[in-house]
Amino acid sequence: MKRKITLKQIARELDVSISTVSKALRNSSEISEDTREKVQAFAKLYNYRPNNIALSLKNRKTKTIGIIIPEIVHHFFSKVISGIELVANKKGYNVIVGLSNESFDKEVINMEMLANGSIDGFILSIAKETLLQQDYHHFNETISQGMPIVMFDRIVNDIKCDKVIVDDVKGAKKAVAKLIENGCKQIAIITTKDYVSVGRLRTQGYLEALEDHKIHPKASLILKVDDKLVSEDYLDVLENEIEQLFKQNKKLDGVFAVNELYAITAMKVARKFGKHIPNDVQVIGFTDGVLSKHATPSLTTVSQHGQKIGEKAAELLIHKLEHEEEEERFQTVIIETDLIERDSTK
Amino acid sequence: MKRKITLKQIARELDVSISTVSKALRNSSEISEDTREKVQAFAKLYNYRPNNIALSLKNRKTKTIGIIIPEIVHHFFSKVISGIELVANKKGYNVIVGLSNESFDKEVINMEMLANGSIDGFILSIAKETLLQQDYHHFNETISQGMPIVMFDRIVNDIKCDKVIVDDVKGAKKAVAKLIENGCKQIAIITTKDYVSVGRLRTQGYLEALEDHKIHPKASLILKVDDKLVSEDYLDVLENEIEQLFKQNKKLDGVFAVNELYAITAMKVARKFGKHIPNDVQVIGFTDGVLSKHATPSLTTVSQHGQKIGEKAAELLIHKLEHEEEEERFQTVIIETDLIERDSTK
DNA sequence: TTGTATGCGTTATCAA
DNA sequence: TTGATAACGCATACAA
Repeated sequence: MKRKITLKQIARELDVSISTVSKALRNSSEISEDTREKVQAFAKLYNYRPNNIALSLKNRKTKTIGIIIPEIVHHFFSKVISGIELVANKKGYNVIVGLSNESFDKEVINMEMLANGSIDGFILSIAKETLLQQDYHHFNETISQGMPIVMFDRIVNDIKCDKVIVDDVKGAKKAVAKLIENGCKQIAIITTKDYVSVGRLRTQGYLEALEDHKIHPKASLILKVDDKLVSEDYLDVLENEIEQLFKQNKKLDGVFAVNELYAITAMKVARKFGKHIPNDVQVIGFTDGVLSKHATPSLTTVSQHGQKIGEKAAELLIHKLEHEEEEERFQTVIIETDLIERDSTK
Repeated sequence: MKRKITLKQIARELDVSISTVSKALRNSSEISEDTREKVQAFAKLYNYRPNNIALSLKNRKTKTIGIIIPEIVHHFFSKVISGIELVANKKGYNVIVGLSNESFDKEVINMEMLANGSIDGFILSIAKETLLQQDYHHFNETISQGMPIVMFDRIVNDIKCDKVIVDDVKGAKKAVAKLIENGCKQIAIITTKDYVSVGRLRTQGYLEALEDHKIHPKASLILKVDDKLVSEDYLDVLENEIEQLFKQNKKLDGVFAVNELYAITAMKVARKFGKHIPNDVQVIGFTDGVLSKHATPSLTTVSQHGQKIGEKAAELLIHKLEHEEEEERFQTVIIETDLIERDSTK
């Protein structure tokens, strides 16, 4: 078991100085062709590669990006990572992943671990607990220490960083408009509590669409699910709440759900009540996950383009990292959504 | 924008030496209580944290684990990562992710990037292309340079490393036995080409189960899908092949699929042929993804416990990293599967 | 053309 | 009780 070879060892073997080896390997014209070839041959033979850690220390750059997300077992987030990884790798960056599990403490700890030199910048989506507590000191501290952040999807406005979001309002509006055009009269929304920004915005889009079509919103049609805690019986609770929704609104004929799971569950409940989809009830979800594609009937959804969000976030971050000289200006990039029509709508 | 503070700066500010600061912060009894307090107070005020990179260089340990997987947008793999991250974090390790996208070249490049000092060891699942080419030099080189590897799921036997696998044969056997016990007479298997080890093993389990029950295997019931290339029309091709399967076997009444997608698609095709599930055709899949849980009817599957696989892999790797003195012995841990019965079987 | 010295941030050893 | 020095692996300004 031979350890990785270093400049020092090569220098000793060839009886030259370390700097000669270093220069020879970087093809410096300072070094004679003779020694250059000798050194390079030797290095190749022993498969020399410069040590990343040493380079990081020297350059004060790690060429790695830290990602903090609430969970990874989630189609949207893994898509985003995939997008980040794609452009990061293309530009010679690595990607290090930390999971907050929706917990404030884990988010803070993870960020602190990575911020101590391990990475050059963050791409992150905020944990629900953090949004609830509204404690954002860790973001501000990281930024004030000169480490840029790019937030995506679950963001907070008054933090000085680039942001990549989906046009939640517009996407929701398009979806609900579609339902209205398709003839739905009683359209429910299944959304999250308001502290989750995306839930709040999508609800706003829902309301705007109704208003545009002169439909008066009905409180009983708005279901705000509390998914703070993802517990064992979470699914049952969800199903139960949706059942109440259907019971309270006998003439319900359209459902807009702010995520895939809510949408799937709504379809399930509708079937339970003997409703046919899409003839009796039409359903539209948000997110382009696997569930939607392979559900029966397949689900019409507002596609978020997670991959593209990741790519854009990585581009923004890397640009910041490599153009520190530019004056500080932060942008919020909006990734357009698409309505993907499938079989849960007419 | 203040940079992160270093020992040197603290030393200068307090007019002491760097080593005094270092010792004071680590509560060394060499240092007088007076200076200790002074230094610690100052450090706290400026939120001093030792630089990870410098520590890594000094200790020749990065305390980070490299993960290389074929893709991340995949329930199984993200579960595994989640498991790895869980135990890694608990033991003070970080996790850095590289995606091979099933490509040999990307696998090699990614490993080389990380192996140059960025990480202490690998946890990986082999890309399909690598399995096809049977070129494993990069694994052997990494290992011979003293960097341990733990492989999971898609492994190769004759590499000197720990492995974590699922009892594919047994899991498949259990599933097929279940179908037989439930009265199926004509049981098909939808599997991958043999170069994918898990496909081969699950096929073996299928055959063994048949043999156990004195059923003669029929070639026309064995469909080996070639999923080397995940192209745009991949789904159509898959559906088409499965349709052929049903056409060639009119009395088909049981399907065992080696993954979730195959299983879902089989159900879809069965419905297309007017078959009721589970009355006419019973289906069992492999993998405990979201699709299975939320499909209609929900799918009976062999659960792989991806999270547990990740946890075990991380434990094995970290043990190797922290007990280098132990004699080299490699183990292959088998994680038991469970048959989760849902509505696609009687 | 080659080598020496310095620094990146830290810790450990040894000297004062 | 404190501080100077070396080392981790590399790159580079400067000296020879």
